[in-house]
Amino acid sequence: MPPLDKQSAKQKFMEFLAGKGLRTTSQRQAIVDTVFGTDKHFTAEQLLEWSRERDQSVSRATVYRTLPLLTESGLVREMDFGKDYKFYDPNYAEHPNHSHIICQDCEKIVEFESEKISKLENEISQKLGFSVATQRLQITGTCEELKKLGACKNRMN
Amino acid sequence: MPPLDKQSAKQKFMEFLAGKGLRTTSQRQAIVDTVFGTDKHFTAEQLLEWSRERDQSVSRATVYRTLPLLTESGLVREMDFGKDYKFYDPNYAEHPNHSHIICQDCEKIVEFESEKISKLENEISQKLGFSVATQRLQITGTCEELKKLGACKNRMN
DNA sequence: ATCAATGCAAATAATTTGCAAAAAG
DNA sequence: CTTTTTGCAAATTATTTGCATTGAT
Repeated sequence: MPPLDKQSAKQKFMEFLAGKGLRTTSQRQAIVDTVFGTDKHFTAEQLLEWSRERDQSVSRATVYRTLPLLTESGLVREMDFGKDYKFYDPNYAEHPNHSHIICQDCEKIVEFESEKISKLENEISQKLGFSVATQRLQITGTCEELKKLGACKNRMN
Repeated sequence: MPPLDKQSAKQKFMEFLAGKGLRTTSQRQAIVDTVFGTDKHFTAEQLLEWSRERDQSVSRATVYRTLPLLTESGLVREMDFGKDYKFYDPNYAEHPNHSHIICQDCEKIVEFESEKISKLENEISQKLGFSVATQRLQITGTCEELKKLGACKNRMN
């Protein structure tokens, strides 16, 4: 799948639904508009809250039922950061191979892409008898800034 | 922390407990012996089962209470593969920077280490203003063997 | 003795599901 | 009309926790 802008991502998802004989409902529209209207990672609960700002009638159940469709379509990615709830990342359509650095101090998540790392992943996997389907790289790090200044400008609380 | 064999890992953990004023109980011994007596990844439930083979009196609660101590000590690592339960990896003391390839066909997990990838991770993180604390790289892949033979020799069911 | 650790059973909390009513095609 | 989708509330399930008792030091 070639990189896709947000607008096309939404359209792709609608086609994905149609292809499976699934229907376009106002609730799904609100959810999908929310997902592809942000660059931020979100939880199911946040998605519910934001979607309700667009359409009061969106329920938690519908959010939880739509999320698997979004990940199945390959346009959104589920991420586990070891918390007791999952995060979702709407940027995979635009940047299919990005990785994450999570700041231990402020919990900010920075995305990056590295051609070189992808290449190495492919080489190593091949050597081990696999071809890469997906990759997830999560780095947790400490802010250099925090060490110097005693505080991280991104800290949220 | 320099790479550590399993025997030393157990000892290190005991020292970790002592250092925190925590006690050596028969249940903890059974759990720790189990953890450092295997190379396999395991779930909390499996750890309970295996530990009970050594000491009937081990309870689920004690397993769940010991697991955070093990991860906090840095000798065991918690892993999220997107299932609804967590896996634990007892090989971090011996191989502190290893990554995982998960076979989509048989769910087998292969470990590998790459100096080159570690180096790149450090470079990129530095450029972004972080120093690496931990890294987790998970690749999911398809077995070349499966594609050729129609079956993966590692498939379990 | 003292204080940490245990097992048990109840609590928690994210996610899932059954069902009757509502909406899409 | 027919079939999917919805909201609601109840169910599920891994993990956590309160408490009285037991065990380590």
